Amino acid sequence: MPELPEVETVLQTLKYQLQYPTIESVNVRYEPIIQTPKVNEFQQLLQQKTIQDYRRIGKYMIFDFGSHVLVAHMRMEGKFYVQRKEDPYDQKHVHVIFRFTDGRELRYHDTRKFGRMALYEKQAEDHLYPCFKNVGYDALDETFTSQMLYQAYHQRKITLKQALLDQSIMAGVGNIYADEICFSSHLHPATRCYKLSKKDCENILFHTRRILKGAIRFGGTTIRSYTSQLGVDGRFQLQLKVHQREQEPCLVCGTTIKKVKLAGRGTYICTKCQKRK
DNA sequence: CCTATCACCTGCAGGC
DNA sequence: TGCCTGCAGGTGATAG
Repeated sequence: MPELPEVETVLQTLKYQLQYPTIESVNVRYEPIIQTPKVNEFQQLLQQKTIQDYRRIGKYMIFDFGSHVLVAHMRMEGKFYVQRKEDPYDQKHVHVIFRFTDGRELRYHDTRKFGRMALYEKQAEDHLYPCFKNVGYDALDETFTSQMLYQAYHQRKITLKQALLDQSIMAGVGNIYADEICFSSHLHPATRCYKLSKKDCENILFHTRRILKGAIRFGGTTIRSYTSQLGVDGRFQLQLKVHQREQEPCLVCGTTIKKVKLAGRGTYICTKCQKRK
């Protein structure tokens, strides 16, 4: 479920809720979630470690323990819950439990079991961790420019939709925001990347950041009303202009929004506002 | 290198 | 009601 803004919101919320707790023990109930190291070692290494920082790259969360970092990805349906150790939990869908010395627990919930976690020895640079081998610049990283986006796009023949979903070019955009970015940029998602001008790339990056930052601000406001009962999944109702609006009128021109399949994913388009190049 | 397809899992909606 | 199919806000492995 979560894309960059949801991941950012979850991180901010966890930081606000948890602060900087020390792990007493880790309980892994579904082992394939842990990619590396072996589950025993994962549990051993985390004992007595204290969370010192929260950050992310794209949709990957990074919990910094000083000597090690835990990188987590919620994939489609992962959620984190902060609860007291005596609180009951969903036995079927809670797969990893981090118990802290203050009696609270961070519980990872994931119905589809797609999420993954990896623990690495701390490196000087986050991009050195193996899980980031195919992950490019974070979409909100200001050192990433529209020139660089153009460089990455201009000789590729994949569609714009595919390119936006390709985390190795720019990380953080998923299926929902990809559609919204195409709509705001007045570009048809099936446009081949090599047809995009430098100006198009400028627009794409501008709208990417505008939309992602807007969603983060929106998500940030939900933190206030957050309670551990709800779980921290960063989900909130956004004003989406095309995504999930099949058969509804375009908010700009009134044309009926169409749904097609592109890059194997449901894709929503206003064919009047979004012309193919 | 590039692109397409499948696999990983579970739950839910819609058709019959 | 029950069964089947397709679909879901993601990514990595594999095959051409």
